[in-house]
Amino acid sequence: MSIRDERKQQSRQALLDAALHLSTSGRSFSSISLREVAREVGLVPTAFYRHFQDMDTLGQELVDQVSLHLKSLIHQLGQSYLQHGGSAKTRTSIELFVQAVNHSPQQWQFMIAERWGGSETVRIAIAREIEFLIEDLAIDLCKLETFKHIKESKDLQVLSTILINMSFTWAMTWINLPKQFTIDHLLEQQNLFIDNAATQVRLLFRGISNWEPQNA
Amino acid sequence: MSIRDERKQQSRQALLDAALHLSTSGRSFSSISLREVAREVGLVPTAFYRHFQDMDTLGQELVDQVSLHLKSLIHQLGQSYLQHGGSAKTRTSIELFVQAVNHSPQQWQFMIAERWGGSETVRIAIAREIEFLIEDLAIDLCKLETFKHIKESKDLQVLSTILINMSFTWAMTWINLPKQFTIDHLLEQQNLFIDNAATQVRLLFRGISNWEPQNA
DNA sequence: TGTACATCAGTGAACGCGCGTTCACTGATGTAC
DNA sequence: TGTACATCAGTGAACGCGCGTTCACTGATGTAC
Repeated sequence: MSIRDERKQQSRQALLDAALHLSTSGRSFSSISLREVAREVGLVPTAFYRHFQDMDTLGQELVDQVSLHLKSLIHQLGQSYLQHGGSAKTRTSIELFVQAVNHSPQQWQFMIAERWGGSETVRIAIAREIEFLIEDLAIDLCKLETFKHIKESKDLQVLSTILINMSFTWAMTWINLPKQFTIDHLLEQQNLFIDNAATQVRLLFRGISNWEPQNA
Repeated sequence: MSIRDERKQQSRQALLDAALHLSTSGRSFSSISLREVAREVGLVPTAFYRHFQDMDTLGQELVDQVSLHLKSLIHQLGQSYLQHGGSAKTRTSIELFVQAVNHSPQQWQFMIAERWGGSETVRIAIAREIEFLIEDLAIDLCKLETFKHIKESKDLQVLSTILINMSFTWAMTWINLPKQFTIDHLLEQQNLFIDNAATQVRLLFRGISNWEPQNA
């Protein structure tokens, strides 16, 4: 790649990063402006048009990047669970999960907040990517010993849907804890939350281990 | 109440209704303007200030009204489940739920979309109200025969949390179905969705019926 | 390698527009006598 | 009941501001010879 192309890519990525940063600092994607994004990067507003047609186009690209990131993160989580032979303690799994959220909070926040956010283009793109996330997770779940007795792939799909949706709620709740509690109570509340999420998972998995396909 | 007070209340409510309507027509609360809300009602922008200090203040009031509405709706759902002696088919319960969503889609949409939306004031108000919703549902669940064996009120709280969060995801998915599919496939997709949600509930309740408190 | 021209990321001035907010006002409704 | 004054929801002009978008430009980088 030529020097010019390289620099262009840098600017483009800087715009995407700035948009992600601005959309997750207490505001929403649909309420940040083209000029703000350009300003954050140190570019003149008109330079924005050298990279994206408008904010919606940038939004679509941002959804792609964030989805790719989360997909790999979720897959990693599944892999490390698999390495424990699927026998890892539930609490440990949740702890691994919140570590993953801590590692890239902006990506989780963007995906979840903009899922029902103010930009239709972004909403549609995210809906699509969540479908893929659910399918991917279902494939990973297939390999776990715990779910060997579930033959109906439809049931695995349902489980995957629950897990993705729950994990989104957990991620947002986790990210918001520091904003809700002072440092004195934060650690305590974080522990309470992890216990809570672990109970949710146990409840779910107890239902699975007693699952009979096609049962009403 | 005097004629003047009555008319003032009407205008005030009209502003709240207009804000709810505008925030759920493909945009978000944080991206609608004071002038738009006034215009929708047929008032001059400056008249807005006779009723609310700013859009954030209106937002807080809107959260209160919407929460009250949803609280009563959820309670009604619990009551009608109770009338069936807690033995109603899962599918029927889900059908009752989507009817409740159809009855006031804007309220569900506002609560769920703005939960992680662009206005901090609204987010905080909603977080508070969701806490209450969860507590109220936990109290209702207490009365159900199915959960008599759960003694730890903490476990009931966890179940209530799952149900509220899941119901939010269901509501939004349900509301978005007509936007995703043409009329030809809508009924089919709606049926598929209800089956899916029913499976989720069965999975969960199977976990509960096998629940042992304090178990890890 | 050196030169002459082409490309194109970023610039800066300018535009019309909708925004939130101020202010002095109007006229219907409320109140005191 | 009638009158004189007070209240106050809604009006309309005006403001400064940030927005998205246009346009002609500049000058570093790329390319052809």
